[in-house]
Amino acid sequence: MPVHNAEIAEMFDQTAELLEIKGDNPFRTRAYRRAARVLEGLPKSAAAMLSAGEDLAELPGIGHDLAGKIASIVETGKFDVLQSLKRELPGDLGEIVAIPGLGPKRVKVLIDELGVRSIEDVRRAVKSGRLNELRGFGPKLQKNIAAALAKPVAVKRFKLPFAEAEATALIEWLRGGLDGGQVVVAGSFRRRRDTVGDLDVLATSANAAAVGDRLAHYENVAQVIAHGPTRTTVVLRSGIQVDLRVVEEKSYGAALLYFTGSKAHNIALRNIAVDRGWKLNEYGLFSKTRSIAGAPEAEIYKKLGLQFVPPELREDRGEIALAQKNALPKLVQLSDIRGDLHVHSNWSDGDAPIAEMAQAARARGYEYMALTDHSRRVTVAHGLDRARLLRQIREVDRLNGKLRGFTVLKGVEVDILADGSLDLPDEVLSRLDIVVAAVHYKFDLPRDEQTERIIRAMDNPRVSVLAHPTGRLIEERGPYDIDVDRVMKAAKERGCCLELNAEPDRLDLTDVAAKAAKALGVKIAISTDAHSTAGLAYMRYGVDQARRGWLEPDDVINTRPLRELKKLIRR
DNA sequence: GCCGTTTTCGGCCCGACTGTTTTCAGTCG
Repeated sequence: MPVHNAEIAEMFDQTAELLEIKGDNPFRTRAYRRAARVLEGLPKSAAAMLSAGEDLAELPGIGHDLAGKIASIVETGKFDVLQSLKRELPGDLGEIVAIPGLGPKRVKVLIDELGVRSIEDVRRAVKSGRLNELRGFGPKLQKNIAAALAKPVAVKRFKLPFAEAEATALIEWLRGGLDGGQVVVAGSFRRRRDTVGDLDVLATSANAAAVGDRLAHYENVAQVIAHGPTRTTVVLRSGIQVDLRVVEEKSYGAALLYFTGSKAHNIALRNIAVDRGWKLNEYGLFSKTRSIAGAPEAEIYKKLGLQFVPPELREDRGEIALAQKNALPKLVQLSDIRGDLHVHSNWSDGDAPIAEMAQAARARGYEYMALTDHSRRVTVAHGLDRARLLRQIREVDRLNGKLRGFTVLKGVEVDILADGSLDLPDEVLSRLDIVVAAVHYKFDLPRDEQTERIIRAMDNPRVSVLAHPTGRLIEERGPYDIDVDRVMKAAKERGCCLELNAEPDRLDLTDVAAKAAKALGVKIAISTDAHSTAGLAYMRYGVDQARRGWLEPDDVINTRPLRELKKLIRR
């Protein structure tokens, strides 16, 4: 059973946490955390890199020591450093440090003075009043801890449409209290991550306190966490946290840069500034106390000798080195998209007739749309059998006869059966313009079986695109257990494309996987999987994710005019 | 633990807010 990068990253994060509690060298703990982030952003599994003879120490943030530790984890599945730390500091310490206000230092005090090992121990300590004996645990902190214990906040991330709705209403409210000035959402929202943990809002005003006050008085605020002169943190009724930062106009670019992150990207930029004898913070780029740049974000990159880095790339995954060489990818944009290659109609589980979907796609400025209703096995979606699909083909032919300057591609989302065969006979599939294949049942097959099932489906040369390749549903269902490396290599060998499903509950492939696909030369279809005319609008989420995966127009098949597209989807 | 035209040791991003304490540590982003 190969060890996933995410598992190694988790081991390193836990190690960092325990080292922090021990009071170890903070730069050592940071090294573990940085390595964890690097592993998460790696396009290939460390295990595969090692077996290919690659030297992990060449990765940024990973030296010979950690490279050796990763190799040992890959080999044994265990991390001896973490195991001995756990013996030294037993219990569920991770849960305890997750309580707001309890960091490593205070947890150490709880362990040493009261022998606390679990959240239950903390609860008992609060009730018994034993915290009063401890230095640094005043009445307010105790009250906050008690409140957090009473209402444990589930660690949750929010999907983009929800975050957008919350952000739009909030920004409107904040703008209502400003005469001019900027109000923008930065953070992972601006970087267009598939989910956001909170909303980082940046405003410019000469009267920072007034903006903070206005946030605190927003009707949807459930709780004010912190409220200082330039920074205010609240939790909205919906559970999402909002961090507001207010700066003067002259610092807007620097503050936007700082508040957009990612943290790793910021640290890398600040290090470049330090190398030049400067200082970069949220107020500007400074030489001693003299400001060199600050208002437009782009100017800061320029002064640091860097090409402007689009927010989607700011993850410290190699973008800075490329920006230094003026060699960043020219990322795909929504306006590059010429059609949608995964669309349902009311013939299966969609809401609208084919003609309406086509009309809506055309209204988006597209040249084509692939109609890909479900196949018969997907009974809950009224999947099409041979006879109905043949009827649908005739209907699409009739419709295309009436349309001018727009083409409905005849297609299907054919179900991949448990043994990797397809749910419709080749004789029918061969009459279509495009075949999109997908798994909808049997998510729990063992890894090898699941991987081979999918590869076998791609063995069929009629299959043009593998839809939602990992099957994940964000915050609901993890990916099915497949060897993504193998699936991608198989797709490359067979000339099959992979889908980046733009539906914001899916966003499947992930950013990291899309980047890996590009590295292998696998072409991507960004498709909405729309089940209604409104669903076609999800395309922008798919493009955002593709940009995070470093994709350029050439990597994406549905940026091509119809004639060129057709060459790519028939094998 | 990483890293290097300030190199193999001695640095390591930078600042806001809270609570407790009396000048600042801890936490958080």
